[in-house]
Amino acid sequence: MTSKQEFIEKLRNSNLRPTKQRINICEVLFNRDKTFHFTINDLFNLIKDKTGEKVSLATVYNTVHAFHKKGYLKEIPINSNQTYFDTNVTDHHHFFDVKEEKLIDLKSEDVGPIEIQKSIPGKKIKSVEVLVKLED
Amino acid sequence: MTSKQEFIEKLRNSNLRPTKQRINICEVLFNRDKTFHFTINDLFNLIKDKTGEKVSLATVYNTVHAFHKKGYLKEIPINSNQTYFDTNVTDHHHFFDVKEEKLIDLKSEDVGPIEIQKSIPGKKIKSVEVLVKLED
DNA sequence: AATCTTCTTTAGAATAATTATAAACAACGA
DNA sequence: TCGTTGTTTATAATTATTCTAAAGAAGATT
Ligand SMILES: [Mn+2]
Ligand SMILES: [Mn+2]
Ligand SMILES: [Zn+2]
Ligand SMILES: [Zn+2]
Repeated sequence: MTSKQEFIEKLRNSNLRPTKQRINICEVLFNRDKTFHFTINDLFNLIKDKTGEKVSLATVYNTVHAFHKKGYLKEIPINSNQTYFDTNVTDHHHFFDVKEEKLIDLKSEDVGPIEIQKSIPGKKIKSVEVLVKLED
Repeated sequence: MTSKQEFIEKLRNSNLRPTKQRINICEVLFNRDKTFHFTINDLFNLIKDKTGEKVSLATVYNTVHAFHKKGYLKEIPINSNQTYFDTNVTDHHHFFDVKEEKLIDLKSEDVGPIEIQKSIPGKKIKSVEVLVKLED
C-alpha cells in the first residue's frame, strides 16, 4: 500500500519517528475518502476499532498536536467540552449540528467571499471562519 | 440610580431573585458603555475589584448561565481553555486577537451579509458567526 | 413582625478534558 | 551490535466546570 509511505512522510515532516502506534493513528486519520471531523476521544476509540490495536491516549494527544502544529490537521472553533479537529486543512467553513454534535463542511461557494472591512493597526488577518449552527 | 432597577428586572426575567451577590454581578456585567467580552474568571475577579465584595465562583457560574439561557448574554465560539461570553447579544461577528486573547466586535457592515447557499434537510439555521483571527 | 416555604450562597467535592512525568522500550545511526 | 535519542504508557497533575448539601436570605402568609 502506497499510503503507508505517505504516512511516514507526514510523520517525518512533523518531526516524529514512524512508530507502529503513529502509523495506526495515520491509518484512521488519513486513510479515507472524505474529510474527517473528530474529537480526540472519537479518534482514540476508532483506532482500537479499526486497527485492533490500542494506542495510549497520551500518544494520540501528542500526535494530533504535532500534526496540528505542522498543518496536517485543523482545529475548529466550537464551544464544546471537547476540541474538534479536521483533516480538511484548506480554508473552509462549517455547519455544526448542535443536536448531533457533528460538523459538516461548507464549500467556499456555499458561503461566498467574505470581505472584512475593518482592520486593527499592527495586526493582520490569520484566518476567517464561518460557523453556522443548525437546529431541528 | 436607575440601573439597579434594570438589574432587578433582568434578574426577575431570568427567574432569579435579586440578591446582593447577583446585583454585584450585574453591576460589573451591565453597568458599562461598551460591549464586554469576558471569561467567568475575568468576571469573578472584576467583581471583587469593582464592588469590594466577593461572590462565590459557583454563584458567578450559575448567574451567567441563567442570563445566557434568557438571552442577556451570548456565548462566543472560540477554541480556548475557557468559555467566552459577550454582553452584546445582537447578531455580530468578531476579531480574536490570538496573542492578547481578546475579542473585538465587528459590525455587520464590517463583514457584510452572509448568504448560506446550502441547506440540510430537516435542519434550520440557528446562527451564523464569523470569527476572524488576528496575529501580529 | 413572626413564621413558613422556597430559593440562594457557599465551600468543598466531583467530573472530565487535557497536559505533565518518568520509567520501560523502540528507532536510528555509527 | 551498541549507544544515543526519541517514544510509549500508566499514572499523576492540572484546570475549567458542575454538583452537593448545609446554612442563610427572600418572599409570601398570617
Ligand atoms: Mn471541515
Ligand atoms: Mn461581541
Ligand atoms: Zn493543537
Ligand atoms: Zn451558558
